[in-house]
Amino acid sequence: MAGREPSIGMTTLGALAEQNRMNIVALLRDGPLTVGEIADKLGLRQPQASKHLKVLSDNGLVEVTAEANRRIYKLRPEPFKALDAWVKSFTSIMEERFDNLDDYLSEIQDRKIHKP
Amino acid sequence: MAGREPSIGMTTLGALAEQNRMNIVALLRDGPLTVGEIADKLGLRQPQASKHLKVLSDNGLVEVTAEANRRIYKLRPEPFKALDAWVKSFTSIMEERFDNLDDYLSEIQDRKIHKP
DNA sequence: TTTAAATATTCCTTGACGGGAATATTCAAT
DNA sequence: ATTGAATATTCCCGTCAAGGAATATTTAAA
Repeated sequence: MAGREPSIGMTTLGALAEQNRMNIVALLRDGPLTVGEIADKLGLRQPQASKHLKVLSDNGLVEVTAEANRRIYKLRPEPFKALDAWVKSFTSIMEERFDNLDDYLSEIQDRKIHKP
Repeated sequence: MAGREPSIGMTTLGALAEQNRMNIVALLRDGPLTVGEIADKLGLRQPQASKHLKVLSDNGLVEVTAEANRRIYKLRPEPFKALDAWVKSFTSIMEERFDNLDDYLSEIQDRKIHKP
């Protein structure tokens, strides 16, 4: 009866586990931006911005559209949806556990029994 | 009216951005476990298991209770709740954006205008 | 009190990653 | 055709994190 456990590609979390990239996606929440705009608003040098954007892009977190000279980056919903589902598989279970505290406590106590 | 944007400590994502630690928390979804049990089920050597658990513990993702010889690790709800809130600050906005597609498209088009 | 189990810690080595600087590439403007 | 803006890419370097092996520590068992 246990539903399938959502497995999240580690790439998503790995890409987000860096301050600058975290800031970038936070920025992009408010809408698409060019590389220059991102670098500006975050005080990054252009090459670093491009590099981080490449990581985000390689991991499917953002998407590019070429507009002449500029490259416009925007967020892709999918990874965040997946991440949302993954996290829920934790929060939901943990709430459930708090509900019937008895089972939880007895489970802890079981550990005290000497093994056969 | 815009709610405060949830900021997720990078420590949480950083701790989860590793396959073994990801596996550990996935295991702990089903209930508390000892170090040995975790190492067993994941095919890890005990020292590595302890190390990863230390990282998870330092970042507040798990919690220990000493039981004689054994150390029983279990998940802490808070970081996951926070992560959930953070992710929602993305998914919600992105859905909203899909709703009024017009604003979104014009926003893209604005980029074509030469700068003053 | 000696022995063994469970866990944590230390030391070492190696590979990955991020920043800096320089350079390549593409396109617009003149 | 030349110049300049916007972006990507490369190379080098320092740091940091993860794995392996060995060892220390605590506690139960004999």
